[in-house]
Amino acid sequence: MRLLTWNINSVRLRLDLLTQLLEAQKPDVFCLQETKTPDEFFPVEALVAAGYKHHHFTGMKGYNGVAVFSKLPLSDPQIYRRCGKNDCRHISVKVATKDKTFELHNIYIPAGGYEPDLNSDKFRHKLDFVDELTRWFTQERSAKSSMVVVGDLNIAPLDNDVWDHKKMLNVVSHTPIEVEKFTKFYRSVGWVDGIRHFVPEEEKLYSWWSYRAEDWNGADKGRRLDHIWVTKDLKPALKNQQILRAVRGWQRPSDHAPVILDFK
DNA sequence: ATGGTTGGTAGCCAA
Repeated sequence: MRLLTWNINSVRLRLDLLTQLLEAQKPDVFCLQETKTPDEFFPVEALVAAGYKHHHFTGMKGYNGVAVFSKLPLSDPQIYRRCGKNDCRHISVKVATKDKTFELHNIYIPAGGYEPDLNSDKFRHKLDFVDELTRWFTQERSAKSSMVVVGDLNIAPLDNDVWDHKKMLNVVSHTPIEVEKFTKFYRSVGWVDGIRHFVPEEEKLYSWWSYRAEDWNGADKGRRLDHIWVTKDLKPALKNQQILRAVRGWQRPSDHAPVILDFK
């Protein structure tokens, strides 16, 4: 089974890139973040025509929005409103594979603004969002098995998840307090990092490159903001990972690369 | 220390 996640940064603007990506990679299930559209304008038909007849999504005007599309049957969709807001940032479904069913969580953690300051509303929202996820998974999901978390978690936790650890210590996405809270979330139900499972921590690994770089590929000042985690029972099923860096170089790209995890 | 880009929307916000 192939699972793909991508912060698409507007599903309507990049529908053609998405269908090309699906054609090339043929995931069984894919998750999108930052769809940036109310549900009534979501381009469902093109994706159903591409073979993904099972789908659930929640969006809003202008920003946020998460979606799950699948060739495999989906059930029990849940939409979570977090931190007392109406943001569309967390959706879950159950995915039925031939052998077993697993619970898939598609999450878009707030970016957190520019100032890594606890008095900043945006930074506070980001930290509170991670705390709420930690609390929720600990209290509501600690006894569950066979779960997968995917999404734009907007935090690069390891030194080699950013281009320069020291220079990034005061940059939102890699500050010690974010990494601390991220790590608590990671430990909440004993997740396994499905990407780092295949790539040693000593190796640089990124999934996002800023639009502002003059030469994103040459400068390569990336961050690993997009993640796929699995519960321990699924660890033996992990087969292969890919971060599709080339997609970042397509015409009118998202600033995030798609991330793939293959399961046996 | 600063500004650099993009998308959605509407005269700027979020990333």
